[in-house]
Amino acid sequence: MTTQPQARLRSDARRNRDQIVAAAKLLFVESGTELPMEEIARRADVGVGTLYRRFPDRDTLIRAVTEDGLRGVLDDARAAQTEEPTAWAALVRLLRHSPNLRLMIRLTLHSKRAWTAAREDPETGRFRRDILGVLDELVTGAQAEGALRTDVGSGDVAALISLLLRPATAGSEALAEMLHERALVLMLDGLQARPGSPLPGRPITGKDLRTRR
Amino acid sequence: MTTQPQARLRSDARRNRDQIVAAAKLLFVESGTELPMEEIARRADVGVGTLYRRFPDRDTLIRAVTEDGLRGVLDDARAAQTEEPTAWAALVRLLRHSPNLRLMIRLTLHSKRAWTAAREDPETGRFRRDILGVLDELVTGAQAEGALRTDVGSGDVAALISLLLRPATAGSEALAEMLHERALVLMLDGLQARPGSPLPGRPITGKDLRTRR
Amino acid sequence: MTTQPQARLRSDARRNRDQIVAAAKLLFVESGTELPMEEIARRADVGVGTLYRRFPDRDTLIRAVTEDGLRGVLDDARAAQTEEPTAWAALVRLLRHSPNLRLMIRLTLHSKRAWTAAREDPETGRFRRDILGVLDELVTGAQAEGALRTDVGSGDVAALISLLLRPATAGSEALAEMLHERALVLMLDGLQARPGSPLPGRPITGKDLRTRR
Amino acid sequence: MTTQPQARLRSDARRNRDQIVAAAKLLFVESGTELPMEEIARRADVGVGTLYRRFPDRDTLIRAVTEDGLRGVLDDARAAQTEEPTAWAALVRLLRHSPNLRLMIRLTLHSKRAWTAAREDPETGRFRRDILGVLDELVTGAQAEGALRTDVGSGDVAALISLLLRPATAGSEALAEMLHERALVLMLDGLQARPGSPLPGRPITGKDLRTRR
DNA sequence: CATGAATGAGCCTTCATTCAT
DNA sequence: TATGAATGAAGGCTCATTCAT
Repeated sequence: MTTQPQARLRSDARRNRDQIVAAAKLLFVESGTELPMEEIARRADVGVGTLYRRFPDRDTLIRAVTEDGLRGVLDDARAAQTEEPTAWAALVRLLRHSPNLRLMIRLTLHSKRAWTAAREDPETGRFRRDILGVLDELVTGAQAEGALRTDVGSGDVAALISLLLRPATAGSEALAEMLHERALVLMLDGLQARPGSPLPGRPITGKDLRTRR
Repeated sequence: MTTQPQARLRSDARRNRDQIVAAAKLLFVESGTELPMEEIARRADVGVGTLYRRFPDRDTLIRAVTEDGLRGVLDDARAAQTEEPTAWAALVRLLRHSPNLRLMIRLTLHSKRAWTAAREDPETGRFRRDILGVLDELVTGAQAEGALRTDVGSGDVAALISLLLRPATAGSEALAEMLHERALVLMLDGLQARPGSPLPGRPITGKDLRTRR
Repeated sequence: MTTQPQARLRSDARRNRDQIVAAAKLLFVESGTELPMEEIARRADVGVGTLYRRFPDRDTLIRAVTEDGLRGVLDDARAAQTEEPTAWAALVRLLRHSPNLRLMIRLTLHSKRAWTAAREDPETGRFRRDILGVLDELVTGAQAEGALRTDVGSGDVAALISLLLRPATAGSEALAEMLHERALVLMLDGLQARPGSPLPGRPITGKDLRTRR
Repeated sequence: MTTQPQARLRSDARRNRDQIVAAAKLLFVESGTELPMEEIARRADVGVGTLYRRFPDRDTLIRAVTEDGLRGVLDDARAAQTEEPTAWAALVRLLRHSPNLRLMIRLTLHSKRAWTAAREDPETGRFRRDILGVLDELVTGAQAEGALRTDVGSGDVAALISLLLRPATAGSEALAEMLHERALVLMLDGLQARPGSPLPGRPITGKDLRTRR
């Protein structure tokens, strides 16, 4: 499978580490990345000391959470690619039914710090690269299928995803969910291969996004 | 007329107040609403004490900034409505060329606190209501013109706006801007009156969004 | 009469000054001497600026209040001396029925600062001297009348006064008042010329108390 | 048994806690309860953070100090009761030779805040109740011995104690001490069973004082 | 002169991080 | 190794005092 950044931990240490990452992911999405370290430790049911032994500072923890989340996204993307009959269907499934993706969007985009931390971590970079790779294949495939307009690149799609998967803010939970669903469909309609408006600029590729700075 | 919460200030006090709001708006958008009050004061070129005299706590300041921004959005919306030949053109102009709108989206949606503070302020509520009112007219008008698909409501449009006007995060500033422009056009294509996919749920109206809780 | 520390003020300035001293006296007794200057100004219905023009700092104001209060005590003491048939009766009246005296005890003894400020002000010293002078006469007189035990000096009496006139702290206002009354009577019984216990030390005179440090 | 609010602390934590309470008691008596927390921390030789970890706010600290002091008073009272031959002698010893009692009077009565904080703490209430209980026995005992006038209750005595044990303010330390001693004797003379003046009101019992509000 | 705005020092409190147990 | 205590730097807020209007 994937990498084992902290291979060979004693099993209890391993369990602690996992609990911490899980608790942090939850709390980061819930309340942003700036909450007290002690709260994370409490939720993970360990002492702060343990947390710090495993993750020397907040950014390290953020990176670990990000990596963990991206690993999930990559898994989801590959599963969609493998299991769906068409590339377009895989794209739609990814957009509409990957909780990992949605989680990561919310996390990364809700915290300037998460974004920066992720950008500077090579390991995270690898995941992003792999994910964009899959996305590229899906986009190209869907265009070959005649389902997706040909004047967009996987970068465009990635950008749209990152915009549309944020939590809509509305009065009720149900309303927010409905708005979200409708926005996705409207966007997919905009993406479909039909006579549409000319897009400004040029197709943005995954490669464009892979370039730093 | 409208209320003047801070009518009758000595001219220097007035100037300081305005500087503070301007500085805060800038910094809030740049770095979120949680930055040190002292930084805001410094940027506004006043002492912290002055800032606190005028805005007893952070929420009060956030509300003031929000109000100020929303006033600008309302002005932009009305100008578009008045000056553009069609409702659809006014909508497009609003989406693509209202710096006030873009600013407010970024501010409000980047800060849970800003959202909450705004929701609890009646004055802010009035602005939101007025803005949604104008949007309603534009949406209805564009549908009458045959430009906008008829299965969407102004609430859908508002939600899309709030999603799309966030800062796209990309490598370079120029790339981000291009992504943003392209996303807007794609979305407008999705919104146009053409055979499209059936939308889930029902059209979301401005009224839906006006309801609290 | 007494001194006019700030002779010849324009009548409105005079009025302001008096309002300030009155407000400060009230608030000092109510909440101690450390309350915000602005609150005093507000209660006196003037701006802080005016307050500071008249009393350049808090200590100056404290001294002014103290002086004003002591003037009242001296008046009360002289009135008692003049109007009561015996020195003992005058003493008792002073202890039990001089609101000025009670106020001053509460003020001075509730605030280390008031005490220090008073001790360093010559004008205040004059009043203290005068008051102790009257007290001396009352004590000597009461001893001559055979009413007061002869092994106490006016300094002892002054000390007792300063202890007994503080606010008793009890559950209810009424109970506190009753406790206070009873304590005074018990003390007067202790002071009466009757076979009593030998007192340690020597009679403390007013002169003892007049000596600084 | 009694509760141990801070039982089971690591030995170093325990030591720190005790140092803090000791330092605070000292400083509270010396300078009132409003001094900078940092000063207390410095005197206790710990960082402010430590102080706040143990006592989340000033009132909590005040309550801890009060409790600690009252425990001392109770010990003193019981020792006097046990070791003195008569109840009257025990009373006199308590009044004249309990440093704990004197400390507490000075603390509690010098700070409105200490008073309030104490009143709202049930643990403190227990001590007050116990102390008043012992006092009740001493008063009743002394009256049975024919030493104490029978028209006073333990509440009267408590009130007198609280008045008389405050620091007398006089020029020199020695003079203040002498005044204090003399005032106590005068008061004890007033309390002795001899023909005295009729007291206003009715005997105040410990129960009167135990009633809140 | 009176006013109330502006300033900044100072205290309060929280929390990231280190370290003794 | 895990724990939770200690530390101190950093940001929040208040208020005494000064100063422009």
